[in-house]
Amino acid sequence: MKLDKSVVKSFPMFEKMPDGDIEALLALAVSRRICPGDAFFEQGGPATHFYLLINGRLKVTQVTPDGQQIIVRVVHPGDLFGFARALRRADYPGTAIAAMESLALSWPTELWPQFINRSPHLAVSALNTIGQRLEEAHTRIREMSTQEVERRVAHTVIRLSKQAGRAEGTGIRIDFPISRQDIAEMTGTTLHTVSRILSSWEAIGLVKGGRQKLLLRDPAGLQALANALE
Amino acid sequence: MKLDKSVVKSFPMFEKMPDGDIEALLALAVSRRICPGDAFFEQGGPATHFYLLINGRLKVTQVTPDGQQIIVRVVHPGDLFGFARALRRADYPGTAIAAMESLALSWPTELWPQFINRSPHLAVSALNTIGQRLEEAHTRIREMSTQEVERRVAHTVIRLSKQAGRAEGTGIRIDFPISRQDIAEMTGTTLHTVSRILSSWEAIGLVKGGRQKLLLRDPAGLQALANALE
DNA sequence: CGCTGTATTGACAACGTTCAACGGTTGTGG
DNA sequence: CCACAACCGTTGAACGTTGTCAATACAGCG
Repeated sequence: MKLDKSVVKSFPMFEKMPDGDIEALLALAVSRRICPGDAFFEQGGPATHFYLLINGRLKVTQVTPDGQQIIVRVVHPGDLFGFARALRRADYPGTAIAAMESLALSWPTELWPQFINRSPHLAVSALNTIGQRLEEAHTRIREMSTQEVERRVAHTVIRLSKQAGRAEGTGIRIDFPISRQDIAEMTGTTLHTVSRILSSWEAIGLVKGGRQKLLLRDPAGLQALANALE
Repeated sequence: MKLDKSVVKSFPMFEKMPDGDIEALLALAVSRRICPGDAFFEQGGPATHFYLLINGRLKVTQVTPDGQQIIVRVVHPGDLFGFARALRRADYPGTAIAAMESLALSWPTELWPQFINRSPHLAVSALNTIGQRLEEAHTRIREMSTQEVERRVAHTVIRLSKQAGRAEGTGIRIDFPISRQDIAEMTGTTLHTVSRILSSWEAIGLVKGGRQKLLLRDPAGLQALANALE
């Protein structure tokens, strides 16, 4: 667990927490490692634990009654996940699937009150986190209501590059495996349309594609495309 | 203020609060009455106050940089509004416009901590409220991603009937003025399409329209339409 | 009584989905 | 090590839902 402590302390949410408190929290945590394609929890399952992602990358998905799937959000290292329901109901609203090998700490849901009482700052952080997610959801609703698919894809890709980008040459590499299908499920379209759009971007040098890979060669150009007012 | 006390106490969020605490809160509140079309606050304005709607009905809107508008949500009596940002930033994320004459209580943002400390139950309620909104937002994203316009409109209308419905004969009347444009902005489509859909529903006896009015003649039929699995 | 905002409706275009076929890559098991 | 299956991606063509453009009608209000 010693390794974890310094990692956890590097996350913004915990950086102002005294070492002693962090150790106390870690003492109660169970770490869990997951292979790509496996899930930390499944939609509709009992919400027994909440988690903190240490490393890796997760996709949180929901399926509709008729079997269609959407990606609700992507979880990055340092994010809490599976806790929205700690506040309300007994089951998970979505499924958390690992996009790559991932490691997370988990706590039983019953410890949530203790978790936020441990530090006022942490309580505020948790509130801010959920407020931020609400804002992100509204942004997505706004985009889906008003923008055509190509701009939505541009926004989504840029957002990913900011959250999970790694500099590579003059461009930015999306630093985890992501398929056209995934992007489609994030933007509310089909993998066919995404494929066509990325192909056309590649033709004019904006991006460089690949199997489950994406490199932004011209972030500024993409940004211009995303902001284009008509 | 005596009138307000019993009204406030009738809201679920306050029903378990001791009378003394409610009086203390009300003593700090300023009531504000607004005419249809006016706003309690505007998008981007400094978040100086948070509010509790006593009666009336509000539409919270956001406008995109290029001038398009969407309705983020509808505020009903008993709802807190304008407080999401009390937790995060200094400006309002949207504009709260009165759909009809409305009365709200307001408190300065600085009083928010005192407000939730007044009662643990209230703090939990506030958290649940914001969690619920996040869930609603995800529902909307899921619908916009996977469903065609007609089913989205059906879902939206049914939701409105549950939140703001009044029995009228065998049907349910939407109990505040709502235009086709409003419904369009809630579902991510155009008023033209909404008008066409409502006209076709009226032709088969599902609803009865009118200027800024809507009556559900056959809620069960609409529900069936909304649930239709292809 | 005219003005403004709301609603209806038709014609048309288009964006994006659906259907279909194919090519390439990865990983697995013989 | 190779063959094969499974998955991911690409592309073409046709269709359809829905947005856009446009004209008209109607209600409320000053």
